[in-house]
This record gives sequence, structure tokens and C-alpha cells, in this order.
Amino acid sequence: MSASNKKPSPLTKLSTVQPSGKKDDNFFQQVFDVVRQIPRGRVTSYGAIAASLGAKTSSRLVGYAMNGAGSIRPKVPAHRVVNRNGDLTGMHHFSPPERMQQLLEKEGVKVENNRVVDFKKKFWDPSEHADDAD
DNA sequence: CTCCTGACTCAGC
DNA sequence: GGCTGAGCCAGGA
Repeated sequence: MSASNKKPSPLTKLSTVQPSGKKDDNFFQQVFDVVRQIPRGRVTSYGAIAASLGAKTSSRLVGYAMNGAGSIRPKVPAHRVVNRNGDLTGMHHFSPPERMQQLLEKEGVKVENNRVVDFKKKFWDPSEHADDAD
């Protein structure tokens, strides 16, 4: 009933930025780190990752960072990262675009019409597990 | 150095 | 209900 699906998102400021004189690609590194923490059979959105990093406004950078996900090591489950609608926006960047859907389905995530089924159910909030790093 | 694009998202019309 | 513009940061031409 009622479809009042709002996302208040308290936004916990847990940004673990360490201005130790070394900033480099901290942002990208953090994104990869969070994505790697995504459990199997779960998915998350770019904005969620960006928000967990304290840069929800930089949701674009998350996607941009994933651009090199297939080139960095260890491998990053970029296929578990979709947009806020649960659409496989980045599927076109995979070797074969269908690879993303196959990987998701293989992990138990149903995908239909390039969209994650029950995305909200499979949604994995990095902010809730951000503390589980290391 | 300047301009533009990009796997996003929100607000406005 | 869909389209447009603006904001974000980084990298390439």
C-alpha cells in the first residue's frame, strides 16, 4: 500500500579521508574498496556509494571510477553497481554488454529488461557495512 | 591552459 | 510524466 518510498538517508558522515598530505585518487580508491565489499547476490547504486563516501553529489565520479574497474586489480564487481533505478546503465561498458546481466543472474540477481528485479530488495547499503572494511 | 565528455542524481518546468 | 539544466571530479584532446 501507499507507495511512500522516500529515502531520508541520514547520511552518516563517516568519510575516512586522511589528509595526510596524500590525496591522489583517494576517491576512486574508496569507490573500488566499497564496491569490493558488495556481497554476492546484492547490488548497489552509484549514488549510494558516493553518499557513503560523503560525496553524493559526485555520483558521476563513481561511474567514472568504475570505468577502470575492469582494468584494475583486484577485480571489481562493477556489475553489482547499477543506477538509482536499478537499470544496468553500465552494461554497455562490459566486454559483451550482456555479461553484466549474466553475472548478476549467476549470483542470484534477477534481471529483466536491463533492470534489476526487486532492486530495492537486493539493494545493499555501503554505509551500513562501511564499518566492515578491513 | 581551456573545453568537453562521462557507467549519476536532483530540481524545475 | 518526460525533458532540460546544473553540479560533481577527473581525464583526454
